[in-house]
Amino acid sequence: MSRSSAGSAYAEPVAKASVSKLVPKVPGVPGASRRAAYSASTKRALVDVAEKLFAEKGYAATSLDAVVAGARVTKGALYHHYSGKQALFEAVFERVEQESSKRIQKALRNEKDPWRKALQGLRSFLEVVQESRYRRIVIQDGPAVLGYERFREQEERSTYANIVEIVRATLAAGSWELDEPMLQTFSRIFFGAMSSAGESVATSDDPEAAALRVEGAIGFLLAGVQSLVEQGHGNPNAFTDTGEIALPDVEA
Amino acid sequence: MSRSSAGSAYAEPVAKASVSKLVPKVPGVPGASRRAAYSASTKRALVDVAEKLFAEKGYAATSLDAVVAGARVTKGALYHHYSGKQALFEAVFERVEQESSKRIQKALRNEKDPWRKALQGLRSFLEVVQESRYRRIVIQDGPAVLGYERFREQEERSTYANIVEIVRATLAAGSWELDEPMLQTFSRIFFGAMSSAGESVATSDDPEAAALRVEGAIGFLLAGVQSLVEQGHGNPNAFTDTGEIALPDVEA
DNA sequence: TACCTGACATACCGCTGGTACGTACTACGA
DNA sequence: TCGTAGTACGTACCAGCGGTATGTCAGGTA
Repeated sequence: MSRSSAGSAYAEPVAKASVSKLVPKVPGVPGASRRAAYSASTKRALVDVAEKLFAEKGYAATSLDAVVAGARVTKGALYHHYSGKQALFEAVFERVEQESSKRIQKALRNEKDPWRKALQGLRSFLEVVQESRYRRIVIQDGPAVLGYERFREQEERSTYANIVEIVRATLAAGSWELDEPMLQTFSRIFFGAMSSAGESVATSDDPEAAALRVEGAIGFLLAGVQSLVEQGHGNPNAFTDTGEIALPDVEA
Repeated sequence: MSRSSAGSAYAEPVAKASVSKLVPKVPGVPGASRRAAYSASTKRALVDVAEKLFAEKGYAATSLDAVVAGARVTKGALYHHYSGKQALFEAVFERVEQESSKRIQKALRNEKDPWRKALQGLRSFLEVVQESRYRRIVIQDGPAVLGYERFREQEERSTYANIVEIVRATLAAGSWELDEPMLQTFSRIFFGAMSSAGESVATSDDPEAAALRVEGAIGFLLAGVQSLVEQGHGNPNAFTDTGEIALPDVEA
């Protein structure tokens, strides 16, 4: 079907809506030219289908033939818009990341108190990470496909950025003296903790109970930090300056 | 070369040592039969070469042809011992994990005090994760190739098991009442934190300074926990029972 | 010695990502 | 309105990959 010169060389924007002359309602720049609209529509279709297949079967098990078939185009179209399979994955990755990041930011917007903000951020992240789409594309396949370098670069500009902001606000509330590298270190640690915790929540038999446990555990850690701040041990750098961690009087 | 019936059908154990009748000194079961020794030697050669290539070029970019060529065998031999590329990777993964786990255990053996044990475990892990071999095979490609389920299963029996043991000992020293799920949650969180931190250490411009910062940050968290324990807030479960985290009087 | 089984080697297949090239449609200038 | 250039694809094809079927010979066994 659709062989030879039977149909148009271009993929119809949404469905094969006859020969309609109207400019397709493609999200990207409504008033743009027809070609730009067609092009954007094709790209969107490719990313849509690719995201679905990548999320369901993973990167390696998803063939480009399946993607272009699902998008009702051919490989020529794909390679016109993207340099290859990896670039297509990166586009999908970026979109998933941005959507998740926006969800978290939205949940954060209402909270003012930094501690409550941190807690709300944690909850939002735990929700996001429970989507199999996010886990598969971002957490599981992301590092392997993009390589850790590019993976990091992408994360810096989305989800991780939220964590940094929260950590910064939280620690600023404690009126600490934290240099930038130490802030980054704390953010990395919390990000890793939350990613791992989120995974355990998502794969748990009882995700809700698991989420509560995670909240309790991280909340406990935060409370411990808070406690230290109140006691005046408000400078984590002091623990590194000596090259040896001086845990406050233990096993007395 | 080595075409037709020029050489033996079996791969020589170490080098092509003529037609020597002596049983090769292969580590696996010295007194076993010749065939078992040859077989073990072949498997070892395959895993050795595969580990090297997987570590250098990654899983996807490593072809089985390159592996069998490096091991001086053919694909027939590979598929006789392993069911496929993934199974070979799993064998490599398992060996790398076990070696790293033993290194950590060895470093832990001397320490008695649980807090110092935790710190020593952290340092050992930070050392391990600085090897590109471990990062590439276990952290980067592991989840994507094995899938998160099998990845978890493998980790449970090696590195992660060390973390659980340390957390258990540490929390027991604080004389808390922790149920098993909460212990697992804490372990997961620390494992995630340390993995992420280890990655940031490994990719840092100044790994030593980064390692010190990580030690300081995690040490700070541990000190916070310790502080809470001393104050009597020794039950993290209390933070979850209400379904709401009750952070100790903040923003007074 | 005869036979059997394990441990490979060889040849081959289907699929996949990627490329080269042809072609239809659109925007634009005269 | 009519070329015309360039974009946005479609078509045909290829090399390399993981995987399989089958042949073959050394080693163990009786």
